[in-house]
Amino acid sequence: MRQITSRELAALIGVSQSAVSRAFTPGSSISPPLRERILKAAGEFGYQPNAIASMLTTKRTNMVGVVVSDMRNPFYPALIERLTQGLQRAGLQSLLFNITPGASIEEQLVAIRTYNVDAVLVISATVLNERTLVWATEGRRAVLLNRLTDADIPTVCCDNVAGARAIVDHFHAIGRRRVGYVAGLSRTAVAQERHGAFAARLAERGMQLVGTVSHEAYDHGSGRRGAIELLANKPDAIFFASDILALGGLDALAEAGVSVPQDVAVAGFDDIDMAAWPIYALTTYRQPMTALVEEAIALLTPAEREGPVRRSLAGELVVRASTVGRDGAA
Amino acid sequence: MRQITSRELAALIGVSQSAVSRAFTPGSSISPPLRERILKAAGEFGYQPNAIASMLTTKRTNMVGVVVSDMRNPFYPALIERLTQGLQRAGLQSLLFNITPGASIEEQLVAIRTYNVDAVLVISATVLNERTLVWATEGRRAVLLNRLTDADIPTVCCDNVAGARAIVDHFHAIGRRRVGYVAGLSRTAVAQERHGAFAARLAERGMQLVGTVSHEAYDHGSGRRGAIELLANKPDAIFFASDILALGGLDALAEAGVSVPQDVAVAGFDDIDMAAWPIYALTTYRQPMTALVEEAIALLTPAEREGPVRRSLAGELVVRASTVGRDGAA
DNA sequence: GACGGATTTGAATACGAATTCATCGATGCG
DNA sequence: CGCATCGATGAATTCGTATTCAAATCCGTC
Repeated sequence: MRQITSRELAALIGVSQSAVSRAFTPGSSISPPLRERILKAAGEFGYQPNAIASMLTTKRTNMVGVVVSDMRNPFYPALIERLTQGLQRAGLQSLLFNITPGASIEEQLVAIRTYNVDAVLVISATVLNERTLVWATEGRRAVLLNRLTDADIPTVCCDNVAGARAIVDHFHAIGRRRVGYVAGLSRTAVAQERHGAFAARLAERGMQLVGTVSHEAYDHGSGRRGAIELLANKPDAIFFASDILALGGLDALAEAGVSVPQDVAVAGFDDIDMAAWPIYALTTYRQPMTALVEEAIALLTPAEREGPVRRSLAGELVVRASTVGRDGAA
Repeated sequence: MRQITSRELAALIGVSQSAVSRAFTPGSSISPPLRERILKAAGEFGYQPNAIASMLTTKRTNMVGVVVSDMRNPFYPALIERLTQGLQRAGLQSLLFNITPGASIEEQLVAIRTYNVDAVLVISATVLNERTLVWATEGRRAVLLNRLTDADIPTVCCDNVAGARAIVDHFHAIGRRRVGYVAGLSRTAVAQERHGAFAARLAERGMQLVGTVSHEAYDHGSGRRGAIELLANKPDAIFFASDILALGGLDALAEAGVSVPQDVAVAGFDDIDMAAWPIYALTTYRQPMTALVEEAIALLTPAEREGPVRRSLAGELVVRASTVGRDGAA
């Protein structure tokens, strides 16, 4: 059952095709009664404007390319969920690009260009290098979420510096002095920023960075192995670059018979759902996900871009039992 | 920098617009040398066919609507990841629809119709009732993944019956006789199938269903509360309708000082990443996610639909420490 | 060397809605 | 009451590519 076209509907009720089009175009020059009549007829005959045809003339697709790459880290689904819902609310569709490291990235992203998406939203922290990033976003509105860049693309990011500091200060407050760091992908800008701020703050506080390890991935296994390796350096606290790493770390420590937080305090970054589960009760720096997403969407829409935009949103330290035992003692 | 059009490219190298179009259309009538020349010129001048325009004439968008609703349950991201990657490999784009229970579902899905997606893939177990389902998929190819229906829409599903039975048989094998069940959303067909098969098999085996509880959600908290409530019935094994529930259950049991598996054996369904984490080591029925996705995509493409299609794929019991202690004892 | 068939190419048109431009009518003002 | 304006409407054109149809070219064969 083919959809009926604006011309057919027009013929059916004896008006011009232009009138039908105008009836569906807010702010167009059409009298209320006529619009009324057309909308009513549209309802009856099941007419709905064909978005494809309208894209061709207006050059607007109302589609946003959402570039993602690590859906196994629960942080991303949480972000993507808010994002697609926010876009939907703004009347935008999400064309999802899930980047696989294997194949040619550009090949996976051609559709961003051929489909003429209005804007591109890049969440993927990894995989995309600067060159690809510029190529993919070239000529269209783009925003990077939780990812930094040297290129002239607006970014929205949690305040990694504040986060790292908050963790250090918290460790300090509970009397820890020998701190280890477990990184994810060390080459991403976000990771470097987080790590840099962390190390700097430790120095300011006169605390010791007893070791840094990375298995170049944000996943449970990497956190696990990282924690085990760090144990050799006798830390009394470990900061994991992301919650998913920290969860792996907690598991490793439990297996190793190290008691948390008595022997080693543990903190993560993100505040994914699981961090709040009682068994983990992970102290972490909560990313303001809703705000991040709102900000990103806002940056997509109007484009009040005055020079390089970099929005850095503050998060919030969430203290749980992984640093402060349930009895309140450290 | 506007993209150049096929007509412009044609003019630049002195061929017809048709020729350019044919150069990019596999199997069209064009001589290899001419195609060669055009593709080369396209490379030089940066021409790429405008997918939107081509949609208008061919009536094919190469877009698949992916309807999702519960991204917080890690099972779905795992599925979605495979799905979008599989679609990409097939040259299809994923238009993501993330259904929020609050707002009007149809309003959230209009784009499925106006954007003329070639096909619809529904993963969302919840939210969509039969009527909406039919409305949304009407007139286009559709497949339900991990979701059943009365309507005439092909479905691909893990073999819930085999799964439930495998769990029961396993409980039986390790000597458990008093079994509890924690359901997620009890009104979904998948849940009912799983529960039904479970109860039936228990009866066959002469085991007792000591209790069934549900908090009408697939999440950690519901599993947690469910487990606690079930404890009153003194089960020696609990089957959770999904892994995420089981994880909550394990946490609850740990808190309650119940030892797993000695006092209570625990099994889930899905085999999400976290089930394999040592701290949980959850026995579960693994859904064949890759196969499910491949099958679903296969059903989208050719349409060899002979009557109602219902593909039920076998999974695999994965036995871990939540039912069989690390020492091998039950 | 001419002819038939197959292959290659170009011109013209279609796809469905948005928009420009012209027309028409009504309204306001002098 | 006439003219200028503005609002509402329709006809025609446009967007960029695929495709149909016809023209042109090529090939081998007799």
